[in-house]
Amino acid sequence: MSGSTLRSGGGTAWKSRCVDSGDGYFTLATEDTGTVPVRLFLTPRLLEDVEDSIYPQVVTATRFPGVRLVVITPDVHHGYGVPVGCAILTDVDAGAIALGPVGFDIGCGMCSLSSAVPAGAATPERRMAFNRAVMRRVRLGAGERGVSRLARIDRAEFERLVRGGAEYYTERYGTRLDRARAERQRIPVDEGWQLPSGRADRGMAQLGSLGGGNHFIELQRSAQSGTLFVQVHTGSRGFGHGLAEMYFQVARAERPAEIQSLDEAWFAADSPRRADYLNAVAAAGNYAIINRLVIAEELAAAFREVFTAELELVYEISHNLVQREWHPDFGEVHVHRKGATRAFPAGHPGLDGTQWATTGHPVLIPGSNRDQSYILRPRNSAKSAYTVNHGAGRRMSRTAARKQLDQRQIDDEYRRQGIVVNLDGRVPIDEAGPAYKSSREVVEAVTRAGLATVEHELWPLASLKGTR
DNA sequence: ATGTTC
Repeated sequence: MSGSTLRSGGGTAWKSRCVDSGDGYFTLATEDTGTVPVRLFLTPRLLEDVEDSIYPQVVTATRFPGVRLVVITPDVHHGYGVPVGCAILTDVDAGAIALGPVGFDIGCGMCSLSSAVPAGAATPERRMAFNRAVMRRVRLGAGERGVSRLARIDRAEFERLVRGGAEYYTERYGTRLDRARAERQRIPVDEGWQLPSGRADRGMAQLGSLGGGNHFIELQRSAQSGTLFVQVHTGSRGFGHGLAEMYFQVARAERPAEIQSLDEAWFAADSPRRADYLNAVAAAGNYAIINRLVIAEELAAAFREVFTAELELVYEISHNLVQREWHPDFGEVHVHRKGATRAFPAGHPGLDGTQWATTGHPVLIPGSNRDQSYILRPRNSAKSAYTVNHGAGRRMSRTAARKQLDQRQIDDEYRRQGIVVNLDGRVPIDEAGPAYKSSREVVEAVTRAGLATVEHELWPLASLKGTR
């Protein structure tokens, strides 16, 4: 990794090296990427629009030891070390486990719920009432704590939760939700791995809280069924962040000359700490899944209060994890997904014994809070390493959005469209629609490549986001 | 993403 200089880095020259495969993606092979195949699932227009600064990040993605394939998703944008919107496959025996390609928010992901309520029931008054009912039950914003009973558990119970995952949570707390619709029932954590002391406290207090940034809750209308859906985007809060920080320090201590920041950090196959980090990812992944289920339960209660009807779980899935999977070209590999969603089609061994074995599992793709979100079904997704995008992707940095977008104009636009934002109608400006790419254009890149088909287009009716 | 620059 160290001393890796880019012989053709900088500028737009790299784009002319991208070769259309004719199968929905470009391949990129340069002196910098070496022998590692790189596939970019972009339309020509998305390729033209993408920031040049992702090129050195794609190169970084190819340079961890034992990388077999790098996949770039159509929502790609500049990230921490490697792009947000990529999958990196590494050899399970000889390959690295990298930290940047998982990110700080380990286990971050989506949960979608559906109802049989016709969307006409969501009058402007009820959209606001839904936001109010949710805000009594779920705290929004960085640093906020949970208000559900799960936020008042003791240390021993917290440890049982992060080891036992959705399975333990459901057995112990008896949620009405069908936990079989979570991507992972329990990500195994080795008995011998100790939960680092001092890393649990924040996580304990924050269970059931949403967080800030691009995390959100949304009431939606399905264009296909005409009924109301609710969607949540959240992760492992301070718990996963604390573990990511801690294991970055561990990785840096092993290779101080090479590793200065989390985006450069990785564990070699022979590092005794590689397994420790994988256990931390498992614990934070379990936490994030439980957090989404706890919030989903609160959303169902809020929905019941406002619409006197039930919400059912559609699916729950992460887009920031490293997991061991089977891939036809490589066998068993570690798949790092950073802002990228797993997409197993019918027949994948990872779905054996689940209700998705003959259909593939649903894939949850949020758009901005002005644009449609999607529920997709994986089809011919082996060529993208069973990976699709995780959202629309940013097209403006937060700083650029704050500088270029007019608060009043944005708020007026949402109001005209009937999208109720928080309680005051003030759209967090760096999260506003224009700061994101078109979700339709990004999803078209996925469907044209044959990776998945569209099952639901979900249009925002009410949006909740932390303001700090 | 984040006790939002330990």
